[in-house]
Order: sequence, then C-alpha cells, then structure tokens
Amino acid sequence: MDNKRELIFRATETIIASKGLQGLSMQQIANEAGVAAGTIYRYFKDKEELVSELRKHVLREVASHILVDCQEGDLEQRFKRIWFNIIEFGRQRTPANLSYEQYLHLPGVDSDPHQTFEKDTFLGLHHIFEAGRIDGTFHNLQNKVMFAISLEPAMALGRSIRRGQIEYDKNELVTVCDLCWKTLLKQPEST
Amino acid sequence: MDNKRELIFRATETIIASKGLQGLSMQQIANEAGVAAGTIYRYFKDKEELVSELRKHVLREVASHILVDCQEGDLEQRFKRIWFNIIEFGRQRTPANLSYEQYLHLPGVDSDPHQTFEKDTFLGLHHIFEAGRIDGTFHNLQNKVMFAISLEPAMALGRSIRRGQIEYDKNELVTVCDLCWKTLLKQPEST
Amino acid sequence: MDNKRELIFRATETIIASKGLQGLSMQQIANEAGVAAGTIYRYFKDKEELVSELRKHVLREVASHILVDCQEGDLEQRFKRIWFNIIEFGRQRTPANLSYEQYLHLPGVDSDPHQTFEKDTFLGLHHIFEAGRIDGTFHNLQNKVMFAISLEPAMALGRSIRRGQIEYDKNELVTVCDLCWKTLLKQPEST
Amino acid sequence: MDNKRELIFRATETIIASKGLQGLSMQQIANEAGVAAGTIYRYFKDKEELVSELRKHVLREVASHILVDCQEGDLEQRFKRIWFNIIEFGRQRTPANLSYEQYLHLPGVDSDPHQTFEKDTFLGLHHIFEAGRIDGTFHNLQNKVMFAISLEPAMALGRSIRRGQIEYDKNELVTVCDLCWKTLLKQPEST
DNA sequence: TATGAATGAGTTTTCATTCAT
DNA sequence: CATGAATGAAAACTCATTCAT
Repeated sequence: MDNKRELIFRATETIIASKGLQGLSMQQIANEAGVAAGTIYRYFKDKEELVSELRKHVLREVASHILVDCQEGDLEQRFKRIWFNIIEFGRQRTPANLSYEQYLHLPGVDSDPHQTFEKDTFLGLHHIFEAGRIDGTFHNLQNKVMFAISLEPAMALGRSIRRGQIEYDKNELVTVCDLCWKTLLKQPEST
Repeated sequence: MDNKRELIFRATETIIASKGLQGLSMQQIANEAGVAAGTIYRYFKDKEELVSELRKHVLREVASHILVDCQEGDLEQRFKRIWFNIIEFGRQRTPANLSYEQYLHLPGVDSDPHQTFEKDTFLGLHHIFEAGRIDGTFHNLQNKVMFAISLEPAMALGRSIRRGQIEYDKNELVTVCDLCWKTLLKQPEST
Repeated sequence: MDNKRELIFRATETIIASKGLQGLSMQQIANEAGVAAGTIYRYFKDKEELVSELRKHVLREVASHILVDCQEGDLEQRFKRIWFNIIEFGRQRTPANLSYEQYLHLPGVDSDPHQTFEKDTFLGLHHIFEAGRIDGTFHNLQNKVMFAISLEPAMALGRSIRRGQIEYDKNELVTVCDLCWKTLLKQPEST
Repeated sequence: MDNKRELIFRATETIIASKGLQGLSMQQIANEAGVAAGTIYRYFKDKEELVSELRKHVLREVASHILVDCQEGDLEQRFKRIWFNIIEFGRQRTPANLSYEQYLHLPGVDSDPHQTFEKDTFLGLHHIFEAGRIDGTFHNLQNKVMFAISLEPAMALGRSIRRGQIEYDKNELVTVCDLCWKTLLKQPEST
C-alpha cells in the first residue's frame, strides 16, 4: 500500500520542520514513522530520492492550500483570496509549511526539472496574472515579476507573523492586501 | 592573527555558497582555507559556533552592500537606491549572497539573539521607514510590513534574475521600483 | 517439485559465474530464478546450505563433463580424452565452469565431508591412475600427484585460453597433451 | 608513516587467510590491526581499493618467495629451485599463501591492469622459459603453456600437501620435479 | 600556535531471514 | 506451497573533534 509511503513522507516532513534538512537521519525518520530503517528503502532508492520526492509532495501541499477557491469570482476576488491563503498558510506552524521553507533556497533549486515542476504546480497563479495582463487590467510584466510585487509580500508577512516579528492585525492585512492588488493595476481605480 | 579567522570565514562562505550548509565538513573548510583542520578550533569552539558566527558575518556583509549610500538625498532617492542595491546584490552569484540565502530560513532563526542582531544590522532600513511614517508620507504600517511590501519584491526579483527565471530589463526594473515606492505612500503622488 | 530447486540452482550458478560468491544476494537469486525470496527457504535452510549444496551440484556437473566417454579404449585413449575434456570445459564461459572456479579455493574446502564428496565424484579419474599404476605403466605415485602433473596443466591451459592469455592452437595442445601423458609413464615409449 | 598501512595490510591478509574474502569486514580489519575503523580510510579510499592494493602486495610477496635465488646456476638448477620454492611456499599455512589463493580466481582477474601487473611481477619466470626456448633446450611453447605443464603441478602439489591430501615425501617430490623439468625439454637427456 | 593523524560515534545502506496473507 | 513486505542487525563509510608533536 501507499499507506507506508505516506507515513514516511509525514515523518520526514515533521523532522525537517523541526530540525531542518541538516538534522535529518534515516533512523530518525524510521522511528518517527514507526517502521524499520530498512523499510524506507523499499519505497525510496536512497535518502536523496526521499528528500527530492518529498519536495514535490510538499510543493503540491502548498499549492493545494494556496490555490483553494481561486477559480470563482472576478480577478480581484480571486487574487485577494489567494493572497490571504498565503498569509493563512504561512502563519501556521504546520510541518507542511515549515518544511516548505527548508526547501526554498536549497542548492539545486534552479535545475530544470525542479523549475518545471514548480511552474506546473503553481499553474493557477500564472493563469490569474495572464488573465489580468491580457485584458489590460494589469501592468505588462512577466508573471514572476507580478508574483514578486504582489504575493511575495504575503509570503513574507505570513512568515513574520508566525515568527512573532509582527502582530496579526486583520485590518492592517486587508489594507496591505489592497495595496498589493493595486500595485498590479495599470490604472489606479477611480474610487 | 585575525587574518586566519577571516580566511576560515571566507572558505566556509564559499563552500556554503556552492554546496549548501549540508555539504559542509570541517575538512573541506580547512582545505579551502589552506589551514589544518585542527586550526579551526583555535578560532571557533566548534562547528556550530563557526556556522553561527559566520551567519552574523554574512548578515553584516549583506547589510553593507544594501545600505551603501543610503544616507544622502531625500526619502525617495534613499529608498530607490536601497531597492536597486538589493537587486544588484541579489543578482550576483557571490559567496556572500549565495550563502546568505542558505541562512535565510534555517530553523532557529526566530530565536531572540538572532532577531536582535538582525534588527541592529539593518537599522538603516528601519530609519527610513520610520522617517516616512513620522512625516506622514508613508502608510502607518509596522516596519516589517513596509519591508515586506516594498523591498521583499526586490529580493525576490534579484534572486529570480540570478536564477535565470526572469530576464534583466533595466527599464522594467525602474518601473517596478517605482511601483514599490508608491505602495508605501499614503497619498498617491499627483503626477 | 524439484523443478524449482533446479531453477534456484541455475540462478545461483549464473550469478556466481558473473559476480562471484561475494556479489550474491538472496534477492538477486530470487529475481534471476523468477521466484519470491521467501521461496528459496522452502528448499534450503539458509544461504549457507544453498551455497554448499550448489557446490556439490557444480562438482557433479564438472565431473560429468570431464569423465564423458572415459570408459572406452585403452589407458592412453581414456587419459587423453579426459585431458581434452578438461580443456574444452575449461575454455567455456559457462555458468558451470565459471562458478566452479569460484568454489575452487574457498576456505573450508579441506574439511572432511567436502574432500570425501570430491573424491567420490571424481572416482573415474582415480580408476585410471590406479589401473596405470597397478599394471606398471605409470610411475608409482599417489593419485593426487599424478593428477597434479598430468591434468592440472590441462585445467590451467583451459582457463588461460578462456581468459585470452594464450591462443587456442589445436596442434600445440595435442603436443602438450602427449607430454602430459608421457610424464605419467615409467618407461619412455620406444618410438 | 607507512607503518600503519603495512599494519592494515597484514591484518587484512590474516583475515582473508582464515575466513576468505567474503568474511571480511572493515571493523574486523580495524580490530585485527589495532586501529580505529576510520583510520583505514586515511590509507585506502574504500574497501575495494584496500582489497585491490592488497592483491598486488600479496602477489609481490609470493613472487619474492618463489623467485628467491633464481639467478644462479644453469637453467635446470634455476628451474628446480623455483619448483621447490613453489612447493615450500604452497605448503605453508601463512597469511601470504592462504590469501594469495583467495585472490586466484576472483572475477575481474582477467582485466588488463591486473594481468599486466601479474606478468611484471613474475618476470623472472618468463626469463627462464625464454632462455630455454631460445637456446633450443625447451619445446617451442608459449611461456604460459610451459608454466602450465611444469610449475602448475608444483602449485597443486604444495596446496595438496598443505591440505593433507597427500603426504610430504621428499624423494617423491624430487622425482616429480625431475619429471616436470623433463617435460620442458625438447630432447630427452641422454642419461 | 599550528598541524594532521587518529579516533569512534553516528550515518547511510544492504541483505539474510521471517511471517502474515 | 508461494509470496514479498517488513525487519533489524551488521556492513561500509563520514566527519567533528582531540591531541601528540
């Protein structure tokens, strides 16, 4: 069953979340997962494969949290929903979120297969940016650039809230979300 | 001499830049630095101390690159200079930059001494945000929040350029920088 | 069925032939034999028994190849037939031959049961040497000694041909076979 | 110092002699050598290198035992001295001899570097065979063939004596040695 | 102070063997 | 009988750290 594979994934995620990728030993994973060390090797060729497969798994988790409900409503509603999804997800001290961050700047992220996988996983985001660019609502900027100016702030904010570096203030966030949205717009709205 | 301490720092930085914190052995550092393995222990209690001291060292390097020339001119000029400093620094494949990223999300970053040190190092930024907030030019937001919406994008962009995910386009950057600046402003400028 | 036992034997032989006794795992044997790993344990107590049973199996194979047609003709004809059988068998890159060599100098060969089994298996050879010794044709030497001077060369030659260390030259071999034969004779033939 | 390398060699040799190449673990070697397991890796890249370097070491030992005093006297004297050296060495239950046999039929022996090394190490033998062939004393046979018919028997005999399969009988050996010598001769001596 | 050989605990990985299905 | 997932002990190997020189 894939039951055990999932078990190992969760165990690994948990450990990475708490001790980082450096404090990660196969024995620990086995203990946490409640299986024998050797069992891991029935599901993953070696540690490298486990870590790299988990990366995809985590990215998928992140995407599923962030892209929830992002199909309905107009562009603004969809964008703002995603923006808050990012905040909510980033605020949490879940294994998924914490281990996601451990993967963020790993050497080798810029390899082709990784980038392709990442792009595919977050395809929903690209659709939004493209839609806005095509109908002339957004500035004519590359997707990555639009992400950087409008959603990267949400990631940073979620993280900072989680770390206790800034206080969670719903009203402030609504304001900031609106600022991020307006940054994308070619014509400032006539309010 | 502190000559050797510096030598060890540089060696460590170089290795972290290329292989990450995981592929970091004392022997490698010794080789790269051109000293004996035992020598490292004359300057650092153990590996942990070396890594954590280097973190401060790297943060200082980053700050010095980013805060260059940020005292002259009006708020806008100072902000935009920093914004581009971040882009320029982030674009580079220097040991300082690459190893900086390796430290970014390390578990334990949220510990108090770390946070204090980071805050002190980037004090210059705080001054700018405070100045703008006090004279009523900027929104009334916490510093970290202002950083998140105006400079975090620059960090992401620099990184993406370096990784080849977006093309370097000076004009586009000028536009984006301006957008980031305007995000901070309470009253949209009357152009 | 003994069908499966034979299957396992052949698989083991094949693997030993190509990777030696060191690169021999139960899983590999199972794969090669097309059975489950656990199945092997229905036919053999453990790996040791499998390996040791296979040794006998291989010895029997070797004997059957070498002692073929060795009952007909006079002493010289019988000897020379065997001599060439050894050459022919040794030249081949068959699992039987290759795995036989892997067993040759294994520690524990000098144990009593092994020696007895070996002696029994190659009884045909002993008959020839005894016959020659009794009728006064051969020197009065122990069987093993006669084997050493007359057939051991054939084994070495077959092996060397297989390894490409010497070229196969039928005429030269006929000469050498004759030399080996004459070595056994008490009185050099009056040619 | 190469002191420790030698120590590790001797320990490995001893273990191979008693348990074969299969029952050879780095930990055992370390224990036998009286060093830490990690120390072995300062002298040898990995187990494979250790085993393969030891092979050369052992071959050199064997050659030095066998080729002792083989420069003096006429061809016959030189040959017979070597023949008895082989017997004497093969009779011994020394680590050098026992581990030598473990290497004899290892898969991979027929690789080029191995063969070249072996040929170089036993160059002394080739000289003798060549000398005899050139001055017309010996049959016109390839060196390996001459080795097979005249010295391979000595190897087999030494081994058999050691294993207790034949009794040590000096007179019989002198006879047999003479037979081996005569096998090489083109013209049977006029006695 | 500097060295680098040596250590040995800890890591990854393999594999003979068992046992529930 | 046969399976093959699971086990866990043991193997190969790494590496932070120490210490005699």
